[in-house]
Amino acid sequence: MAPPDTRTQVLDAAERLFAERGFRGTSVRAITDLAGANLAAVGYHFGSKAGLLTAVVRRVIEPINAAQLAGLDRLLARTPDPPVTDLVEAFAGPLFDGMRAGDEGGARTSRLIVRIIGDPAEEMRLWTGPAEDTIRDRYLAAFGHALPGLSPEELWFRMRGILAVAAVDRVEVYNQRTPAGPSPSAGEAPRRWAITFLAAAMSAPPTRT
Amino acid sequence: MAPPDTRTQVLDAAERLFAERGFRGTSVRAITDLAGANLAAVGYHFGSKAGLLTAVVRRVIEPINAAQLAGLDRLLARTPDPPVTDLVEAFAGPLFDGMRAGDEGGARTSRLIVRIIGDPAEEMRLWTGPAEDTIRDRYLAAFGHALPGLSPEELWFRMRGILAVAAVDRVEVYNQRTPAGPSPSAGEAPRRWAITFLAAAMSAPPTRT
DNA sequence: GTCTCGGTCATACGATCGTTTGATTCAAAC
DNA sequence: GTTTGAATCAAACGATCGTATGACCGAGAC
Repeated sequence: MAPPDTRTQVLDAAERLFAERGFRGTSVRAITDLAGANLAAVGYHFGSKAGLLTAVVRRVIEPINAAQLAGLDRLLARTPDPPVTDLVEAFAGPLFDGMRAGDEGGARTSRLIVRIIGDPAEEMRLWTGPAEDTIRDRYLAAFGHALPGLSPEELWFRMRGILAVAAVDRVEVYNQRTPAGPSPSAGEAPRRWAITFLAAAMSAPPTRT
Repeated sequence: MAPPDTRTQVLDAAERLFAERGFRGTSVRAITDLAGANLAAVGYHFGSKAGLLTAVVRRVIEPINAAQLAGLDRLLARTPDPPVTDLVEAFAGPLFDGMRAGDEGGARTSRLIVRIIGDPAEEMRLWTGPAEDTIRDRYLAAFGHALPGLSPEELWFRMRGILAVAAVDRVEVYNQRTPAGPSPSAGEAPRRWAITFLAAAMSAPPTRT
């Protein structure tokens, strides 16, 4: 196989540690130690610790973005008015698929996304760009067609609900495990549960005012 | 009015800053400066920075716990089998009510909860106790009665979905504002939208296996 | 008056942080 | 063989971190 590229190893280590300990909770030294690289490697390859963060985030986000766009294009090529369930699948599905690559059952990426979403710090917020805005607007329009009675505000609330459920999915909310089984059910199940859950939620009639 | 108690002011400042910058992103000096107190006040009143965190978390969590338990008791006093919508209201409602006290539209508390939920660090996890376990188990049982076809695993997934939606509610996921209005709709609306959203989601038929 | 003590104060300690620097390595270019 | 430049290295910089210390204050007890 290819020789272990230092830059990539630093990126991998940073992704893992940022997810586990957060941005400020992770020292550059911890990253380079885990990566087996020198302390100065971060400055050399990424400019700064913040530069490393955006590189990590972009590497996680971009495949998800691409899959969301491709899924919507595929639906719109078939019909100008895709049903809600299909839209939920196209939007939420990639959020789960993007989590299975590499880390332990997606928990790591899930945690990273929760941190990104919940952190108001400047460094954490500058990753959003025109790509994310485009995706958001296109899905808003599509959902708006499928749910004609819904006000834009409530629709936007619901789309953020999708993100919330997908993001928090794999993080353990309580210390103890799920009451029934030993592990919070890895594999395909959560993805399908989420589609069921979110499709029903999105299809709910508008809240009467 | 009562004289500004130092301990309370430190608690208030810490709650605000922990929510805005996270636990590790907030220095003890920043807290005491905002509180107008001396640096050593944290060590004196709370033992350590971690002790201050648990005090902050407990102050936020406990009223929510009490309201969730009281709501469930009230429902069970009326009928042994409360409908799903009522259970959702009793469980999720306090998560929203607990957010309106004091901070700007709940965004601050919402962020704090997201941080608590998403952080796997030891200091962040030791707040869960028997009270939280009891609440979880009692609601699981009640939802289990109301949704007889659902597997325990999928039911547990859905309950975590409630927490996810309530927690992420007020945090801005993208930089830009909601597409329609200037502000992400403050006041009572999000709470009612969430009940609609989550009641429909919880009532969805089991995912076919 | 003096003692007591919960509370607050300025100050300092050692550790760790992100970043920078200048030397060193090493394979490809000439 | 020499030069070049990307990459890595050990070492150090000043800043900031959490915590501990001992002096100080002031109101009530005696």
